[in-house]
Amino acid sequence: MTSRGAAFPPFSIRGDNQIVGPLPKQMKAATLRVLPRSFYDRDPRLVGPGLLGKILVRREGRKLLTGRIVEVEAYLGTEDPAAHASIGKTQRNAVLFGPPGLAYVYFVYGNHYCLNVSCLPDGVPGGILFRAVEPVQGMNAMFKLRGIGETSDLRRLTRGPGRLAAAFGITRERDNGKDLSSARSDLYIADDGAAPPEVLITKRIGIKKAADMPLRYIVPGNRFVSG
DNA sequence: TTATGGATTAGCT
DNA sequence: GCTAATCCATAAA
Repeated sequence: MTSRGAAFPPFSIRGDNQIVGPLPKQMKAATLRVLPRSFYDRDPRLVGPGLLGKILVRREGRKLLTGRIVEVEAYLGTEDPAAHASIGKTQRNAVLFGPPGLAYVYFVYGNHYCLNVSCLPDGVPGGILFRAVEPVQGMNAMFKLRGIGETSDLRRLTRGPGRLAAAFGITRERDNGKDLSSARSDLYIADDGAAPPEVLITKRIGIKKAADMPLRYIVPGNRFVSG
């Protein structure tokens, strides 16, 4: 699974995380089902594990960039000091307080964007941070967006929230507030029918406040999980 | 108005 | 393993 080049997309990834393929083009399109808004209208602690194994999709003109979600973190409301929502509604974090299923994109450390999806009903804050996906389709385009050579370790493409966002061309200007539950968006999340993976819950990483809360959800053993 | 630090990453040692 | 880079939202003054 380290070899690339000849075996470039389309790929498919089985439930046991083995890459197989290529698959017929129609098959991929036909099996993708966009997750509805109701999927996100729940506590992030339920949405988070439910998102593992689902597919993040970016439409770039005719191209499709896709990746299987393997690592996310839940961020709650006022009871979660690490959450951006804990300080109350501001211009920056307003999407977290809005309807479920919308993209919350913020800029950190002067360099990187991070993608979240809002959870819970309108008026109740909460969200899920996407920390890593396993690339499925459009890897060559992702390498371009990341600005790294295609000979680089595949894991550098989408492992970590900043890398993931860059690989999918995600910015606050372009994507903040976008509806991730609509196939009409150029950014959405879908179910390709793969069996739900095993879920491991750990402490969140990269934060100082509330660092002990077990709100990180990962596919154990997956090479693209960070940390 | 100024200061602080962050839901990170790349590049060294 | 360690640290510089880099900018913006928020806190402090």
